Amino acid sequence: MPNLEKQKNAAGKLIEFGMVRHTADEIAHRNHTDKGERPLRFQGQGKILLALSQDDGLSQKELATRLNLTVQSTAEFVNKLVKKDLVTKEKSTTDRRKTIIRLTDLGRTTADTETAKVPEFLNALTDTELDQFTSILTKLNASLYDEIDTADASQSGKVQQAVTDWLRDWFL
Amino acid sequence: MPNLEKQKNAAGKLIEFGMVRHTADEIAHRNHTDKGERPLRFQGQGKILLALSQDDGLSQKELATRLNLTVQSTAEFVNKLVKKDLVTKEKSTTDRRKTIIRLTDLGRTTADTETAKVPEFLNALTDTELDQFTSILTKLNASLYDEIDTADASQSGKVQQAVTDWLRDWFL
DNA sequence: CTTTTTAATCAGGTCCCCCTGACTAAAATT
DNA sequence: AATTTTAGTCAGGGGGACCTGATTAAAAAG
Repeated sequence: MPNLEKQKNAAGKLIEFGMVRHTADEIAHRNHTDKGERPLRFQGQGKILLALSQDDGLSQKELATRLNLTVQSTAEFVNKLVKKDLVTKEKSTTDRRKTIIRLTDLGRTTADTETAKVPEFLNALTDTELDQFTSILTKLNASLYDEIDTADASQSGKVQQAVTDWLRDWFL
Repeated sequence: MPNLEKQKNAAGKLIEFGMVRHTADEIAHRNHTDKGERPLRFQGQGKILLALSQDDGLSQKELATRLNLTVQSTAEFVNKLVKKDLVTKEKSTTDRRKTIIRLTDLGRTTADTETAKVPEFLNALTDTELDQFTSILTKLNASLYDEIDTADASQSGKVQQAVTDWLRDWFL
């Protein structure tokens, strides 16, 4: 049975980390007011970008299924991304009902820099701490995957598979 | 100079942590479909709640200034919170232009449980790991505070003060 | 060669975050 | 007393994440 006090401390720091990181992001975005430069996280348009950068050239339907979205929502997000020149739409030649979505160069770059960037604050850690941090996060992630599978056994492992796939490139 | 490989590993795990945590939250919310039960993070209405739980009885103007919002946005969020019975509005007796915003009991509870809950996934860590995690996060937070102060020297230390104040209760 | 299924689209809606502009009521100044 | 500043309000708008319902075009099946 882990020490409750220690858990509480860690939890507090984690919350703090979330808050401070959020405000840091906010300030960073306030400064270089690059017009369209938005966060794009793991929702909506961002989700689509992520999925494509892991598996380009999907149809809208496939995207929708994979991301647990309705086709209409998917269409909306895709259209918004097209307007921003991050993806392209083209009719499939083999099945002309389908619309194939592909990342543009800009889209790929965006998706990559969105995630595949070592945050500066990691410079504050020594090698030993980095190792500790990595191993701790590995444990936490495993625990979360468990939680997800327990809550939604229907697609057990699917989430983990998706995330792992997506992260694979990034580690090479 | 820290090992780049190790940094990259840690960064990857951190990103993964973010993603998995997000989907875990999503699923958790999907399950108990308690109607009004929304996330309420560090934006909009959530921000207001946080600010109040740290310093109750502020005027709308003070809230707006403190949170870097326009008074109109602030009014909007406050009104929404009033509808949810999380805060109350009352005219100040000393200056009848001012509207004082106060947390209701429900509001305080909500603000607290919003943050002050030890996430289950921390159970996956041993005492030693918890200590390591805490000390690493402390370092990361410090680094982020630095980043914020550098980028926005105007209000140097203000963010940290606010966050620290807010977290104080939670640690006792 | 008709049904039926499938991939998309349009229309319209809900709720969230956040802003500008115009206007009122109450203090503070002059 | 007249003016200006201050705290709020209303109206309206832009974007974002999602959804349901109705309809069309193309492929698959009967």
